[in-house]
Amino acid sequence: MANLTNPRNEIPKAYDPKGVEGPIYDMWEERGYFQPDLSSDKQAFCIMMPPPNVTGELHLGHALTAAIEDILTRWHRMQGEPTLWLPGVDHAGIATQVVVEANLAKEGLTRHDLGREAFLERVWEWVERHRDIIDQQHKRLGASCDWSRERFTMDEGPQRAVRATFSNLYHDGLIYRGERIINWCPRCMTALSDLEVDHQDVRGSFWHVRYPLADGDGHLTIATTRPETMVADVAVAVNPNDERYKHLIGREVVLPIIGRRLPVVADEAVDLATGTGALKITPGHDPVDFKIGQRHGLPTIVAINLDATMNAEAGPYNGMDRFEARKAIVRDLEEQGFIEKIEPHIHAIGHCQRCRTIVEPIVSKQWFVKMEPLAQPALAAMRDGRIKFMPNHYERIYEHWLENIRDWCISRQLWWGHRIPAWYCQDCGALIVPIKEDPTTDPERCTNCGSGHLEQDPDVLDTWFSSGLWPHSTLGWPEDTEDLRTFYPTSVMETAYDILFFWVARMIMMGLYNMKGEVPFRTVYLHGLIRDEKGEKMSKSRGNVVDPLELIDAFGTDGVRFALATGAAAHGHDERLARDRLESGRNFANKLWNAARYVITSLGDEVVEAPGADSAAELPMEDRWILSRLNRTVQEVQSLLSDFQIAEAGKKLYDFVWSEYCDWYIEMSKVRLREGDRSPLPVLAHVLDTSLRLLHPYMPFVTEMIWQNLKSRLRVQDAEALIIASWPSWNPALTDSLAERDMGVIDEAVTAIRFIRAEHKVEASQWVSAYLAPPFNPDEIADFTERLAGETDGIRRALLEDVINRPKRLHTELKRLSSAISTLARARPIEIFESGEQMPKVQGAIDDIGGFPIRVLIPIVTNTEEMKEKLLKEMGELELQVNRLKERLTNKEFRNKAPAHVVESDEERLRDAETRLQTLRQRLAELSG
RNA sequence: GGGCGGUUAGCUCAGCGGUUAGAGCGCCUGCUUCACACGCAGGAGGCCGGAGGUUCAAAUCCUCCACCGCCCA
Repeated sequence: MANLTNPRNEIPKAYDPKGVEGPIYDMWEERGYFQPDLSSDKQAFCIMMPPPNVTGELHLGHALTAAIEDILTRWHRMQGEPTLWLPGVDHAGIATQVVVEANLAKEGLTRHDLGREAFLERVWEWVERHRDIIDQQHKRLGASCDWSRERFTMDEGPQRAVRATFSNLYHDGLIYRGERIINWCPRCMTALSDLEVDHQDVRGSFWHVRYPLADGDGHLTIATTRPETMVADVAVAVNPNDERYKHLIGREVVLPIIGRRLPVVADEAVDLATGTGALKITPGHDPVDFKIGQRHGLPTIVAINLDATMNAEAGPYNGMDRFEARKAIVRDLEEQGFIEKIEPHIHAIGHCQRCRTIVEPIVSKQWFVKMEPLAQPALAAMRDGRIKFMPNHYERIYEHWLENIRDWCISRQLWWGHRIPAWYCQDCGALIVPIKEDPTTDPERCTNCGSGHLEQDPDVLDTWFSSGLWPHSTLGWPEDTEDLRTFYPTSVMETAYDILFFWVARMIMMGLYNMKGEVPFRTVYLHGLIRDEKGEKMSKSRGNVVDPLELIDAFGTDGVRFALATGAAAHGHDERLARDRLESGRNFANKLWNAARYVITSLGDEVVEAPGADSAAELPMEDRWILSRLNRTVQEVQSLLSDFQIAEAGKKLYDFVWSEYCDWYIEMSKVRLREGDRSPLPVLAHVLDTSLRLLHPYMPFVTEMIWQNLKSRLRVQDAEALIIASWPSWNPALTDSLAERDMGVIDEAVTAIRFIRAEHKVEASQWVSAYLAPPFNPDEIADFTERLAGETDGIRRALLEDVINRPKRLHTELKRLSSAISTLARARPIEIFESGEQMPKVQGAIDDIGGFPIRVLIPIVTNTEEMKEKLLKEMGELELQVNRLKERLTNKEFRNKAPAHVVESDEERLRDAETRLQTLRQRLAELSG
């Protein structure tokens, strides 16, 4: 650590993250801080990192994920909990295969040229390289995840989990193989699940086509957006309640060009208002038609090949591409007079999520998971609160999706992925899936006929099948491991909202199923998407992806993390990348650095001890003030983090450190230190120490770096590194409301003098003299006893404080702090009086603050008329306020119904406003006289 | 078609029942003040999308409307 500790006086003026972050990360990692301490008996905390795709490199969304998860992880680790953040990578079936195939294409090769085994070797090479890149990126981000437990979805453990899950689901009747209509990507040449299809509105047409009646005159006009599929029509359907077509039900029409006779069937699913209200039925190429076909026992014709060309069923169009065929069919229909009209029509068309190719619905034999039985427990887990969502409106979205869930097509015609653990007997045709008790052993003989001629299904499983097992497969399931017992159910699942269905819902279903009803995580925390500066979603195809490492180079990891963690995306909304916020994050790191520089330099070699609650009572008011504010900040941050309000907690810390500690406490401490008073040092050091702890989860590097410099000056050293130092706890005894209130007056007094200086354009170097006095009014004291008599205890206490105790106390404080005020406001000499009455009557610029008369005399001529005008304006505003308050306070309803503290504070405000109004009147009189 | 968000200062966004609505950046005025110009001090700038309603009290809750965005069919 020696190389990280700068000798005193050599602390650089500006924080430079380069050269600091790497060594600190290595130190943490080498010392094993990222690994959970299993000896603790506290409740374990665990987050599973959403495994990034091995396809590529991390983008800003991953950086946000890492920032939030690291914040939660570090926060829990500092609280002494056995904390595990488990990193990993996903094999990303289609995406990875597409990328590797694209690379092969550059060499003029296809995967078929290589063959399955050689191709997979190429994929593995690629994977190893990218895993490393992704890991290095996470390290740059400061991720304190346990690398010794890192998992890849294709590792042996997760492989076993996939095999076991498949066997269990299959033998429980929840996985089946069957001919269904699925989404087919003709470019990727694989089946897709419903979720992997993006629906996009496309400008198309409604072709109104006449289907002649078979038994006589006339025709039935149908409207279609896909005329090329009519060659596979098997019926025409109308709504049974449609008066226009009732008489046609049960009759037949003739399919133009092809000449096939089609029955007219009645089905409720047909919408009367869409098109002509008559629907051509093509079960082979449309999901709605497929269902209608099933209901009516209609045959299925598939007329489009897997490569999107037409087959023999298409008759004259055999061999054409589907869109060529569309043109040809429309032309022929027009020529033969079957087209009634063509309407422009905008409709949603499915596109392959990976390659944007238009997806072809097609009937095909695939593997499916039966979802309904899995969805019910997943719904129950959310409804009975075992799983909570943040923000909670996602609960309804989750619910809606699960209630309308459809079976999941899990087979993919790819080579890269988990091979489907099903074998077909080449002799008797039997299907063999390994038994539950021994799911990982490949079968050698047919369980039906004993043949040794078995062939494994060539397909692989949907990537999300293995991702769905992530929270338990990574911990060792199906083995009963210590990690599984310690960390499952995990604590938080934190990810972007756009994979709620793909991943989160499936993890819940699979987790509940495999883990005997135990949820995979207790809280789902969904963050928003980061868009580019123009508000567009970032994507490789748009070319607007921002590399987080570039930002880190420019702003430092801490700056980037702070900006991300306090941004809108951290609490669930989409966010535009804003460079000024990154700058602000960087500046904050620098501010912290410099505050520390001041504190450490001031300390020198002195070793100090944090003031305890009992000794704090003896400290000067500004010390009690900052300790009270710090304490309140600890409380607020703890409460906000517990509620996953990460952005808000970060902002609170920013405000505390910058606007209170730096702007006021440090500035005031300078005056005492310069006068040779060393007493602020323990407070300075303690507040810095605590702030570093609170900020560590957000800005791990700069805080650790500073802390390593600070810790030798702390008498109590609870840890060798900040990352494992204890999290601050809140102590109610340190809250000091009086100090907070009184400090507000000092703040206002200084601000008032500065304001007057600026307003009268006093040169910065010039000093002004100032008179100050607390709001002590002898007239009030006179009838004070009388006033107290009729009041309740609460009011009596408040009046006693306001009229007697506080002015006395403030008088003392003002005297004691006069040199601080003098320095902060550049006012010298300063004279303090017991009351405004006692101030000398001299000409000058005057201001009063909140019932606290402070007079500033400046050595220039003032414009009396201008000042009168300003006074009158302010008096007008005050009168309005007084009237408003009076009105409210005389309202019986308000006094009866509003909570006591609201009424009390309004009364106080009224008193303040009236006092000030009176002071202003007096001053106006002085000016006029 | 169903659902979910959003609309607050010039820009990006907080606040989501209780003072005179906040921050960052930008803007204006002044500062090489012995931690920090990645800074300091002071300031300007908002009928909180529109219309009703509930309440002692409404950016905040309810209803309707407008516009923007997303998800699902």
